[in-house]
Amino acid sequence: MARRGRVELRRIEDRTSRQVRFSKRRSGLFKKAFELSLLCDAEVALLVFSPAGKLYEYSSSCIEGTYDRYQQFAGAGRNLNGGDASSNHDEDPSNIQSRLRDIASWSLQNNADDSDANKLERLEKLLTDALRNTKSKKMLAKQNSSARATASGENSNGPMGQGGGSS
Amino acid sequence: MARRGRVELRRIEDRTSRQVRFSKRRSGLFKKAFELSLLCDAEVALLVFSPAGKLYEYSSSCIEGTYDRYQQFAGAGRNLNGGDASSNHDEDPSNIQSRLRDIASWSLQNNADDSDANKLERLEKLLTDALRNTKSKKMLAKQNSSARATASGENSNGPMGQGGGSS
DNA sequence: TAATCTATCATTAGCCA
DNA sequence: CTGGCTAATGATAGATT
Repeated sequence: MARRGRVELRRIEDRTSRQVRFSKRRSGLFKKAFELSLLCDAEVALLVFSPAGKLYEYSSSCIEGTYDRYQQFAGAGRNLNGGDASSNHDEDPSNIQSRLRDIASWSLQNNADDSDANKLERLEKLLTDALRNTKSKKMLAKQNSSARATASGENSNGPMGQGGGSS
Repeated sequence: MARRGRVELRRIEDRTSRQVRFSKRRSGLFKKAFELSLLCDAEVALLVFSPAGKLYEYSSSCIEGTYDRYQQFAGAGRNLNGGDASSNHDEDPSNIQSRLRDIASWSLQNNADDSDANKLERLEKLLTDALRNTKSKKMLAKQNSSARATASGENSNGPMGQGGGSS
């Protein structure tokens, strides 16, 4: 029924097994990559070619953009400025960002196109909530823009430890 | 002790916790990437930027080489656009999963709570589209369940958005 | 800050529908 | 091939040092 022992770290010889394992582990890897980017606010780009030559990709932002950033790093030395674009938000439960995270979380755990009515009902509620918040926010934004057009003042980045690595 | 419950899928607010989790999960992710390439004979390239801007990379062969291969693949069927991670690759426009990816992509590139009316308008449209598709799908699901109450086509563990290949 | 420990949760190997 | 299932390994959150 289950595994008999630990997994041997060597290439799987059987073609069918290898294909099945690839499919399963690939899913797991992409999920982990997504979670890392979401939980830790990291920028992640992942490219995988199956032995058959099929492409699978994931990026928390944009493959090309992340690769460009990589090239700058790899070529040059270090940035003194670790550009953290986002830092502290408040955890406002009526926050749109929270609603969007709920949606992302739902889609991470469900395949919308293969779900039953109950699950879709849940998704519908998430979307409705997010839509309500968005409309509300949009109206506020319109009001504010006519009142005044300033903002920002975000200071978010402190010194960080160094020492890094790659594999 | 240990974990009290399941892991919440949202950004970790506490700075220190986020940093620690990043470090641990990054290790896990790189290990998984390595195992996938070794066990399944796949070509894997992984780039991660920490929120502080530090670069971590892994590649089973060579980042540049894999990226070149990716460009040939991706470039073959599309022109470059202002890139979201999951935009094209022949997708069914009426597919909910696609709509959710659009939303996820939007939220990765915009801070909803700090957006202007125009951007929020765009988000509103994405949410409206997703909601319409969801309602539609939900109705279909209800019809199907009454038509055939057989095979537990239940799927609570679907994959998340990941770029598909092109076979 | 980083390395360990441990109770729990998460992933998945091997089978089968 | 996609999914479900189950036992057993694997990953890790939180506490500790």
